[in-house]
Amino acid sequence: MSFIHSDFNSAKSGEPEVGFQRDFAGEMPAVCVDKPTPAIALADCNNFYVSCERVFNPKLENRPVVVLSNNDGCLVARSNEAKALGLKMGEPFFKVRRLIERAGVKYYSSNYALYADMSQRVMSTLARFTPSIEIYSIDEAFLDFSRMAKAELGGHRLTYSPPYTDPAQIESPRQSLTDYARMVRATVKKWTGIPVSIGIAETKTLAKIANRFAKRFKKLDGVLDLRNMPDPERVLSQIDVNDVWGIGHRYALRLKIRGIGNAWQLRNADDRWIQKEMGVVGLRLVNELRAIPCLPLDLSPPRKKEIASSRSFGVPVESVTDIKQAVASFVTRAAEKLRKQHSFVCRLTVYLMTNPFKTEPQYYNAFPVCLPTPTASTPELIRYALQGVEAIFRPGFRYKKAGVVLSEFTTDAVIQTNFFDECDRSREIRLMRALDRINTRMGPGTLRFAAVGVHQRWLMRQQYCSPAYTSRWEQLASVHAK
DNA sequence: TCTGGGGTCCTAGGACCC
DNA sequence: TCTGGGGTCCTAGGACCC
Repeated sequence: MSFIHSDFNSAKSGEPEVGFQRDFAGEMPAVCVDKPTPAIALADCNNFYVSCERVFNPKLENRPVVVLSNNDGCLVARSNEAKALGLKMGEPFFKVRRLIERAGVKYYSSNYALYADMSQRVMSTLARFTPSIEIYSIDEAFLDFSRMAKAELGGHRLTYSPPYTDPAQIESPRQSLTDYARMVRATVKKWTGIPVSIGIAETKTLAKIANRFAKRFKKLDGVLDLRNMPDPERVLSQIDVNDVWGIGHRYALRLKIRGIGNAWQLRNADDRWIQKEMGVVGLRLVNELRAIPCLPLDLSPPRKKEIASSRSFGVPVESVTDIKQAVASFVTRAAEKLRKQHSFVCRLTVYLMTNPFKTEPQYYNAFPVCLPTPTASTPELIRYALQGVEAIFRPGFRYKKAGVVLSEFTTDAVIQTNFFDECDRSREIRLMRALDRINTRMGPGTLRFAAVGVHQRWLMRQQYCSPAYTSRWEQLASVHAK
């Protein structure tokens, strides 16, 4: 009967399941009547990038640490100690550098190879605890615990026999779900070294809020099930409307002007006004606050519809040669991602821009190219991208950033060939496959195209990077006996 | 001197068609 | 004087996320 079970649960909430009930009424198992109460958990790694650095450098424990964005530009992760010093998310590094050095804050460039690998470890650990998981970002995942309230939960309780709560004290299934989440949390910490917090509620949006509380209040031990809270008003009115998932600074401003300052007031807002000001997205969000699920879990990540690659330059760039090299290397990276998801691209856009923070003359331009035949070939894409650069480059400006965006994809199976196409497509595909294999095995950039240049004066700064402890042989952590 | 990068979804408005 | 209405497709831009 398992297929019935899953069919039942995949029906969109609120939709009547009339057809289903008619067709199967005769053999309807009890499980269909007993529709589970939704229990969505959000597992979120605490200060993820900082935590990754700490796993391999325990001296960073209990001291202020920050991680910088690409180009060592802004603060993108802060330890709790760094937050306590008043360091803000997204703050430009150069503005707070003196404060950081005076206070003895340790700072690191983004070590993306390390974070991606650690993320994968965390996610595969989480996936052991539920069949329904949506990996939402590098450091967050939604877990559906709805159907686990009784049977599976009990099973796990026996298997793991957690030391956190005496099983005799577990009164309700909800209490045991909190307990289960504590066990998930402890396992992730033990297996990966990364601390996570878990918020549970009926909807994703409320789970986000639960997670905030789980992080904020130490005595919750990293887990909060919002469904156990008797007074939702007391909880939601503590959340600034700014901090509601889906409310950015623009909407927050408009809402506050209307006297809507916290999540409880937003929950009670007038539907028509919300629809008018924030569209259907806003309406969904408000319903989620009312514990009506509107955002289902995405269990299998869909292929990307757009792939972008761009970088700010380490120094201002004025020559078209340098721009071309940079763009060629962005195309290389984007094409690799494209092939990884087995897509072919029909449209490529290249853009360049000056530094908007400067008062000097500004220039921005983008050049879209519609490709005659869908392709995933790096040299072909480089050729089109460089034509684009020729078309929009203007001498006399100090360029700060360039990038390429690939969009409009098709899959391997359906390639529309062009009558005038002279390229040997299948040979090209084999060549790219060989190239990817070599670069996967020997390290990125082992084989590259001459168009990306040799000196690469435009390269971004990354002065304070920790080693790729988990993904490069020569940089593995080592233990020295004394 | 020094201010990240990579995504998604929705909507409004224009072009075009019948 | 009086100048339709509705549908589709496309794109740019706005808003948001981490």
